Amino acid sequence: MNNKRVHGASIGDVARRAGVSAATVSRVFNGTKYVAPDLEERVRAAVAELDYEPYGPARALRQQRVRVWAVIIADVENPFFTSVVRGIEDVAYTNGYRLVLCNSDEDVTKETEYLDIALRERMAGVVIAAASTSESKVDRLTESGIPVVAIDREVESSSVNSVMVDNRGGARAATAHLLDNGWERIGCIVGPTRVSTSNQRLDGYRRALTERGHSVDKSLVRRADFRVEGGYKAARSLLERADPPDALFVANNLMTLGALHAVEDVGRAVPDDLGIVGFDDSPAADLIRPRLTVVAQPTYQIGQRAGQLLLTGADDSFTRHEVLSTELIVRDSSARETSVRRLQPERG
Amino acid sequence: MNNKRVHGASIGDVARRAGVSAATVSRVFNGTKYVAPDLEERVRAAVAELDYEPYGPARALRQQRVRVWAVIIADVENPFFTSVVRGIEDVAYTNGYRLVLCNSDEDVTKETEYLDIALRERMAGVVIAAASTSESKVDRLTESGIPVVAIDREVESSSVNSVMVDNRGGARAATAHLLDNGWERIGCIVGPTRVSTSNQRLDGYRRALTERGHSVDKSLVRRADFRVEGGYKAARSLLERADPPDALFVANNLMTLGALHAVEDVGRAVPDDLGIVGFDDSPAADLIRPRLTVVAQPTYQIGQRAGQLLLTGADDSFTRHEVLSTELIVRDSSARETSVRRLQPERG
DNA sequence: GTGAAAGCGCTAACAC
DNA sequence: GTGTTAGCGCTTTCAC
Repeated sequence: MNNKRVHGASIGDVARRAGVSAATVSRVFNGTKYVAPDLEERVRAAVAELDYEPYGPARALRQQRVRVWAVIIADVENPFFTSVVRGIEDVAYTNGYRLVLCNSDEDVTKETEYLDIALRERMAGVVIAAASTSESKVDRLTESGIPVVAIDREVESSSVNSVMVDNRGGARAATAHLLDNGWERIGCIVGPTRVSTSNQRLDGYRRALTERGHSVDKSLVRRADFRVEGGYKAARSLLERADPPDALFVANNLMTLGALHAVEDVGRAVPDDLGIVGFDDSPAADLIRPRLTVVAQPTYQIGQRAGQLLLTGADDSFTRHEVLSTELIVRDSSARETSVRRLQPERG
Repeated sequence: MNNKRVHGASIGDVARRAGVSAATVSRVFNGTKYVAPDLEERVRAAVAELDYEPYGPARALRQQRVRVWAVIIADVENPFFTSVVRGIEDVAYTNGYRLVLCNSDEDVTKETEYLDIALRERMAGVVIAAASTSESKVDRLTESGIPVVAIDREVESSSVNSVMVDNRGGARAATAHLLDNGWERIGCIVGPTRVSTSNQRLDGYRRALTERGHSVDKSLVRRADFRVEGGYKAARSLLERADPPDALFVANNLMTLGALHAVEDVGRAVPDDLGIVGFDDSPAADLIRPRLTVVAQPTYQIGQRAGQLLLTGADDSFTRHEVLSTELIVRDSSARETSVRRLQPERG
């Protein structure tokens, strides 16, 4: 029954069939040395007949290199990360690298496994959005000569390049914007302590408050998990207080969706009696009603710069840290005194 | 300046340091045979000191197998696919396989490259959401003994297992639902012909119309590209007709977002004078106003079943095709005569 | 210009 | 129980 070949033909099979040596087949494949046209022709024919495909591991073993980058992200289901991946991918692709995408699922253990794999396979480079600033162990990679670029989230390591955004500034602008619009008790939902973006965004929120003479009420801050469900619970717990906030700054896209669900379930109306600003834009942000005011990040460029740093970082001895800026996109969810808008279509 | 090791220690280095043979080190690592406790201890110590990590390609070459599955999807930025990936991932992970995720970007050439890589690396299995029914070449893999599971989109091959959903039925239900709600001229936006889901969903749409005695007006059907921008353009071109449709069935999530933008730009109001049903649910679907009526797919289960088929498919000689059912989730975007609802919150 | 041979790092078969 | 040896499939000297 089982008459399938378990493996394809080897270079030896091709050589035999073409009546040449394995070395010649190799040279034809890699274009590494001149091969007489007639031999080349015979080799190509044999390759076609046998449906030969060079065996990756054997090549890698011999050449001690593999043109693959690992991209380890904290959540494949978060469009922010997948959009960043597109940026990396384009750089990789045009430079002859292939990408493997690994999902750590915000889990340091899983992340460590993927880092180990990158090490075992001696991959050409790693881009990581770390699950934890202090626990993500990337030094083993850089010590083995594998360049690493951290994106979005910082890691404690002196040897990795990084591409971050100005989280503090973005959060500060978001919060200041809410204050400017007349909101006064602003709640804040951020991510876990172990991730740098959480702390920086929280810091930006605090800064905006103190800069404008507001005190920071710790009880208005919630730590969640950067996921929809976490945002929902955190928002509910804030809004069900006896003394709930009148606005929310939510520090990532998925939690913002959760928070909006909570707002609805709790019976508050945005922005009539609750202002909201989120972090990260999304294609749905201006389809949601009211349209979401957000701090947008240059996702594609983050990925692109990361890819470029991986390319140059390999032969560059000092580390680079890039910080891209964010942009506050003001839509409707943060506007005070706005009631039912656009009952009448504005254009046609 | 360059005092980094380029590569880590080899098994020989560890053996030497521990005063044992390479075979013993290998046995300690793989738990394949009993090793005396004192030797094992020395080996572990040496491994720790040298920070040894076994070299993947060498292992793979020797063992002729790699515990990695490739997942090739058409669009990493589409939450439908990433959600499916989570399902695959969980099965893979609990069975000791690792996943590499490849983005074909709806491009057959790119997809072929990834298929070639899977073949070259002799990966343990491949899950593919194919960029094209007829052009996606998966037979080379199955002929080499690599099990392949097609998800979401069919491929022309007798040797691959598959997990699909009932696209025809879902589209039919969606369209019938619009008709039942009193909409009469229903436009349809589907994907490219080369993808099976496009054609099946279009077919379901047609069936619902003819079943209820409506004729199928070809000019109300648009082919787009399964992306936001494509949905936008297609919807605009439909809505800007002299004789525009009064409802839309949009055959995927991203195109639905685009269509909603178009509806807005064109000045139509949903559902007051336009009904919409989309395909694929999303966390934002009931935050969008009006809430989106959608045909939901069991994304996680699609992935899970695909993973399971990959596990069993390896030693199973006949092919299986599974079809999971969809569910019409009726929200507000399809309801006729519904005007501004829930001005008053329903719960508190 | 081409072939023969060595060897990348690992594991499995075989000795002892 | 442990070491020695061979060899996975490929590329790259080194001869000729």
